[in-house]
This record gives sequence, C-alpha cells and structure tokens, in this order.
Amino acid sequence: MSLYARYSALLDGILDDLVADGVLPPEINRKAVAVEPPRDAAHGDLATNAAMVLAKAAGTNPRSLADTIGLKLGALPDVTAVEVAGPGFINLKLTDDAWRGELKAILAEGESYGLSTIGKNERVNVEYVSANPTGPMHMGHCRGAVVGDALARLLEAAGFRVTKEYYVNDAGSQVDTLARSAHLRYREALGEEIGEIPEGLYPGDYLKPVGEALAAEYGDQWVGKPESEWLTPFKQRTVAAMLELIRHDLALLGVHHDIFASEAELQASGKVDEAMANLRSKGLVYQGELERPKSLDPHDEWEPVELTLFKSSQFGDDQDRPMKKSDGSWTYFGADAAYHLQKAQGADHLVNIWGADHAGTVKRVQSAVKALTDDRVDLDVKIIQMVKLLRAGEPIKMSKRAGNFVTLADVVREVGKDVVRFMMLTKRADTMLDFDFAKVVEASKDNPVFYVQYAHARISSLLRRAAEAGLSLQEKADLSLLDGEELALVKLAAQYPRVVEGAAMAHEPHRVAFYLYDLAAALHALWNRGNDDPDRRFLLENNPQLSRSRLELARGIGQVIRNGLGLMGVEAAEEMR
RNA sequence: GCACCCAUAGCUCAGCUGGAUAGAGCGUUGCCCUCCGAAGGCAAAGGCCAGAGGUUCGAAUCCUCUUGGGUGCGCCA
Repeated sequence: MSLYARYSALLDGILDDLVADGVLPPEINRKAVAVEPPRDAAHGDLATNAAMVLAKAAGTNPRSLADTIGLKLGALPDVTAVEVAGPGFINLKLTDDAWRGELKAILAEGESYGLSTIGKNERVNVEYVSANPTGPMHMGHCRGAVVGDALARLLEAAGFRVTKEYYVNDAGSQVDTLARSAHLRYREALGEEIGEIPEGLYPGDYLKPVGEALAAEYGDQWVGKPESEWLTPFKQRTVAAMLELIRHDLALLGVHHDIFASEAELQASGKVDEAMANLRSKGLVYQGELERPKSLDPHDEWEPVELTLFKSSQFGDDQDRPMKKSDGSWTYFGADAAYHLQKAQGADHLVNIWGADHAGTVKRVQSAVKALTDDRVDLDVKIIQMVKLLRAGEPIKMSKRAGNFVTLADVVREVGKDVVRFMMLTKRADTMLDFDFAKVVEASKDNPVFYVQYAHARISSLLRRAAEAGLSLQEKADLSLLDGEELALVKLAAQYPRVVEGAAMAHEPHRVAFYLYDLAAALHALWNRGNDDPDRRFLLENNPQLSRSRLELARGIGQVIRNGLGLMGVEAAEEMR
C-alpha cells in the first residue's frame, strides 16, 4: 500500500470515529475526500480537503471542522505538524523517517511498486487498432496501437482484468476488393501480364507474395473463372495473410492482442440476430426512414427508403440509426452493436480506441451498449487524433493512392520501438501530435525520450561504477543519512502509485510519460548539484556510508522510472549510445 | 446545417476528474561551465487560462451562449 493510500485509509478511520461521535452524519458522501500532495511543498507533505467537502453535511464551516479532524490527524504516527490553511485544507508534515520508509518500500517492492487494487479485479475489454485487414499497418494506426496497449498495461497495473481485442472488419465490401486485388496478383504470379493496377483495387506490392502463395496452392484453376466461384476462398486466404502481416507489424511495436474477433464469424454465429432480438424486446427497433443527410448538396438525389432503425436518439444520439439495410442485410452499425454486446457479455467496462474519423459514431454505439446491457456496462471511446509526420520541421507528404505512405515498420526501423512508443504518449490522445523524425532521436533536453532514458542510464552507470569501486550494496545502507534535498526526490517518486491510479481511471496513459519526465528532471537536477559541490555527488570515494545511502536513493528512483517505462511498453536504457 | 474534439506564456504542451500564488520544455535575457558528473547548469522576465454569463465555500476544470480552428456526417466501412 502506498503512503498516500495508507494515510487515506487512516483518515477514513478518523471519519468513522467522527460519525460514531455524532460529529458527522452517517450518510455523508466521502467520494470527493482526497489525501494528496499539496501543490506547494511549503504547505507540508500531505493535504486533505476533507473538511471542505464535508462541512456542509456536518452543518458547520470548513475551518472549524478542519480543526476537529486536524486534532485527530495530529495523533497519527509519523505526523509532526498539522496546519489548517486557506479555505479549510488540512496540511500534514511527516517525519523524514516516513519518507525514508517509502524509499525502503520502493526498493522492497521493486517491480511491484505502484501496482494497485483500485480496479477491484473488474473486467475491462480494450479494443484497439482494429484496422481493416487490407494491408500493412501505416503511421495512421500507430498512435492508437500504442495508446491502446499502454492503457491495457496501465489497467492491469491498476488491478483490472484486461482483455486486449482487435475487431477484424472482414465482412464488408473492402475485403471483396481485397480478394479481387489478390486474384490479379495470383494471375500475375502465374505469368500473366497484368499492367497497371486498375482504379479501385489495392495497388500495394504486399499482395504479390499473397498472389504467389495462391498460385502455389491452386495452380491455374481459378483463371478465367467467374468471381462467384473464387471470391470466398480468396477472401479467406487473403484476409488471413493480411492479419499475419498486421500481427507482424504490431509485434515490431511490442503490441499483442488477446483476441482477433472476426466480423464475418460474428454475423454467421447469429450474434447480430441476438442483439436485434434484445433491442426489439425493449421496443427500441422499428421500421422507418432516414432523414435526408445534411451533407448532401441540394441538387443531389435522395430517396427515402424504409429500413430497420434503432432508437439511439433515446440515449443521446441526434438521430436513430439503421441496423438493417433495405435489402435485409446488416449495416456496419448493426454488426458493431452486436459485437459490443459480445464484448460486454464478458466484461464490466468497455474501452474503444478509435481514430478521429469515427468520432461521429461514438454516440450510437454507446447508445447500443447502454440499451443492450441495461446500463450494466459502460463504454468509453477514446478518440485518437492524427499524427503529423515531419522531417526537420518539414511535413512529409503522403498519398495512399500512390502507395508511398509511411508504414509502421518503416518508422520502427528508423527510430526504434521505444522512441515511437514514448513519443506517441507525449501528448493527450485527443489533440494532434507532431512526430519529427529528426527531433525524436536528438540527444538533448527537449527530447523527452532521451531525457528520461538518460536519467535511467545515468543511474545504471552509477551503480556499475559503484560496483567497480568495490562498494557493496549488500551491506546495509543507513538511509537516515539522506537529507531534505534527497528526500524531496523520494517524495516525487512516492507519487508514482497515484499517477498509475489516476492515469488508469481516466484512461490517460500519457500522464505516465509526463510524470517520468518530471521525475527524470528532478534526478538530473540533484545530480547536477554534484558539479558545483563535489560533496553532493552520489559516489564519494572517502565516504562509503553516505555513498551507500545515496546509491539506495538512486536505485529507488531507477526502479520507479523502470516501472513507469514498463507501463508505456518502453525498455529502460542501461546506457546511452 | 448538425454532431464531436480543441482553444492555457512568443512557440510546443502539462495541469492529478472542482482546490491554495496556473506549471514544464523551447525561445529571450543575465550569470556559470566548457576534455568524459559528457550529450550543459543556475536564475529572471513572460498569463484577463479565447470572450460573456451561470452553478458554489472555491472554476483553466462543470453548465449555457458567442467567437475562432480541427474532424466527421449517407442503406459506406
């Protein structure tokens, strides 16, 4: 249990006592009560807003309630000072030993430091990437892949049971197009001159090996045959090949899904009918007409047709949405609603990581989840904004049609997995991100990847040098030698568990990256003090006792950086190259 | 036309689900360092949190409207 959680629990006990004493009414809502680090370190080590939040329910004013609570907080172990400040904050100062104890906890818990049970073992399904299986991954998919994967790791660390899922859209017309494109490559592999790839088919070279494999498997039996005979087997094999490609690309990034859910299988299994029956039984489905789309020009034709609609407008969507086309087949949304039902049946929470182009469909799917699960399962949709690719400040022009888009594999090859992953988490997901190939590999302070990795490498190198100097870490270090300046670093490290919980609950993995940058900066600052004042160096040849204490501090900070990077899927550097 | 997202220092961005005097990096300015404690260090200046109302002990954060950007809208996927 982290230090903040421990004092939070102690405060909870005090509030229980106050309820028993009749000071507080029994039905008070404690949700908003928090034990946090104060914004300004001069205010102390811990602060709580309990008095301000609860004063109204207690029928008193915040300051006087703060006095009452403060008195009891002052009696807690390791609390050296209590102060009521501002509108009713209660500030606590802890003994230095309390913080030395936290450093011990970091070292003792090691990789486990920062793990939380806040998720209460609930099940979360995170669906991410879900790119159409029609080609290799390109840069557009990269950010969603990293954010989704980091979020999954974060949720696991926070005590959720996580399923990582990829929805394979293998039922739409785009996979028919894919199969036709593969058929062309198949004929090419058999020696036919195919010339230019016709407009409307996928031109990429990545289909050549697929064509060759098909030629090897089938020989020329599907040449000159009607499409209806070969489309299905070609589709199956080509989609399988594309998924192989996608898995391979994702693996380059260190991304691995637990489940690849096929839309075609979903439809074949009758799941969509089940979802439809579910909604029908609740009176949420009807035959009706769609309004004329507002995006149409006035002179464009629009003929209203009757089709099967879901009453998503009852759940906050701006209009009802079609589940079945007029020809009776399922719409994308119809199948997607069923897919979400399938996911929800094995989960308590759903998270989707979607590209910005799907922002308009969030409401309808949330409506469907609400209706299908009677509000048992919540769906959070994280919209990932685009990444602008630059090279030394100049935008990189991409054209999908010309086939010169930057693939994920290209980027990983050029700058490495860790750099890509870290950079993708250096901004909130819902705002645009610049990715400059020149800048992300720069060895300077304004490159956060470098700065954080450097901090870890610095610590590793320090520990190596200590070992060479024959300084044994086995011997017990006396942490009481650590002074206030050094303990300030421990205080920052002690916030790591809160960062994990906050980032997990908010579904915002970028917070870990920002936190690590701060921690790295604090380490570098302390380290640099040794430039001016040799007595402040971590490794002092003439003072092994003090050195040992400071090495323990360094080891603890290194541990937290490593744990944080682990959540981001980034490996900690042992040395800079 | 409508929906969603965004608007915070000159620039690029954080801001811990509503807390105390709004923070970093770059840039600017001033000192220091300049052969591995190296890929710089310390400090200063810089803000009407787009604007206007509202909610309450308290708002950059929540609600409404306005302005200015981005993305999207279909029986497509």
